[in-house]
Amino acid sequence: MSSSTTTSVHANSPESSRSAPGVPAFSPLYQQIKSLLLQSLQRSEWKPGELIPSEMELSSRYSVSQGTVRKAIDELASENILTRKQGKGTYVATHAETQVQYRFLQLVPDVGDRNQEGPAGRQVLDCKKTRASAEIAKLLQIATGEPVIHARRVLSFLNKPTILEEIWLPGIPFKGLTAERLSLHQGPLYALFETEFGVRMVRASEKLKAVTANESQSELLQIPVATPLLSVERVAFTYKDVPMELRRALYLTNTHHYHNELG
Amino acid sequence: MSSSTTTSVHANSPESSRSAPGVPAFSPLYQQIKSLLLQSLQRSEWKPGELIPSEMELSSRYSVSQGTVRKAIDELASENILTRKQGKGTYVATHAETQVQYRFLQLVPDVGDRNQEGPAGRQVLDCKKTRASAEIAKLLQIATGEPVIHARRVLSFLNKPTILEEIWLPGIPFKGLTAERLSLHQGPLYALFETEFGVRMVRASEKLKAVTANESQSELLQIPVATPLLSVERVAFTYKDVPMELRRALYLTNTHHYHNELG
DNA sequence: CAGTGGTCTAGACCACTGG
DNA sequence: CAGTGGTCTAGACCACTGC
Repeated sequence: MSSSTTTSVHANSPESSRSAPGVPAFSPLYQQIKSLLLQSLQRSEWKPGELIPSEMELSSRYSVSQGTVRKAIDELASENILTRKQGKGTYVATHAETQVQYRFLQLVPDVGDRNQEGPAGRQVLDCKKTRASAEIAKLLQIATGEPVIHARRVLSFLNKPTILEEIWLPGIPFKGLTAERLSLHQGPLYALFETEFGVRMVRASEKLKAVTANESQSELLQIPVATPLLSVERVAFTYKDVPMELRRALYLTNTHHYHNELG
Repeated sequence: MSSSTTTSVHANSPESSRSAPGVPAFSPLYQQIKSLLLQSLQRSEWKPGELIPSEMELSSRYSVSQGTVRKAIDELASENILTRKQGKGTYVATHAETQVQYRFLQLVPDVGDRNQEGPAGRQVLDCKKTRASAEIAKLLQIATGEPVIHARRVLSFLNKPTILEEIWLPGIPFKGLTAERLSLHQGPLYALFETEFGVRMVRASEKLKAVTANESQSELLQIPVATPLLSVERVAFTYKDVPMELRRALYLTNTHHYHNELG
């Protein structure tokens, strides 16, 4: 439409009513823009914590009005994928700088102000390269037998072991992750994933059950056998709903609880 | 500003920079409109399931542009307080008609398609008028000793007792709720609350822990003593964050799990 | 001061609903 | 067909940031 070097959008205009019935028809402009922005994020054109181009620049780049870009960014901001700062610009959201540690950890102390009890103590039990079982592969949407990294940790609050967790990561994007790097790292794992591997987790899906501790679990958490524990299976996703992590954790809930807000 | 009978808005214009520091300053127009809409909902001017006035009518009623009304409604729709239907209008959201039964119940079967196993079996154990203990009163934000209604139920899926729950409701808004009405009612309790008492729950806050069944609990759920159970304490709120219900439930999670999506 | 996002307006056209 | 919400535009002004 213009002489710019820009990807053309606007593929929607005439004879719109002849798409197959049941097909989502064509999406509104702002959805196409949103999709383009997600593509740029996916290919790390703008990295977590960085400033993306201004609304004006994007609107001219895509040859749409500022309002249309705005609506696309609005949605991404409401999904915590971008964050806007008046007077400065729009940033790619990040786990690294956020004061709210533990974006996905819903475990909070029964009493006491926040989830501030000093950063949790971490103890890495092991971290090995292995191959995905059928079950793990299905959850990570990879092929059975593909390389995966498997780690186990204990997290403590106030020096009390509270969380026992296993983590599975696809081997390719996380190549080079070792037990030492896990142990040396301070702060949320998701920050490490961003800075070291360029993988940003955007959302997660969890399944919770109540279970009781077996012998090895009770030893690691220093509790009696048969203590009730909250079992949490979490799959975390990057952009475009690509699964990138599986966690299976056991939470000790005698001094903490899992908090959830239902909208 | 005009000769209309409308509540005046627009109280923001001049000398805006002399509010006390820390005070939220004055809110944008669309927030004021949103607040006015919430007031109308709160005083049941439009009831659950009903159509609210069109955007054009609201914009002339409040003497703002359609776009401003639109932004206010957008937010209410994203909070599941209103639902828009193209070509028809904007409705007050309701638990009664929604095909998604159990707005706040996150318990789903481990296998099987949906939460469709026929509507759950309900058995009301008791339902009594009593007075709020200090603990209950605090959670419902009423005074200790105020009248409350206390009920206990068992819910079954596929004829298996699965949920044992206690419910506390403030006595005033729910005056007249009896065990019979509870027993006779089909479908989600929240639908009954809307149709019979004009109380619509908008959001809820939950605390989860893992526990084990004691003797009376194991009898009611027909399970062995010390079976692990998911303990869920839920406070549900109407418009404007007024708490209207407290539930304490025990979920049997051997064939079901608690599902949660983290944004 | 210029540049950013944030709000508000006015008007155009589209897509869907129902009579 | 008229009425509704859904999209898109263009332009104005405000509030905040940093130089």
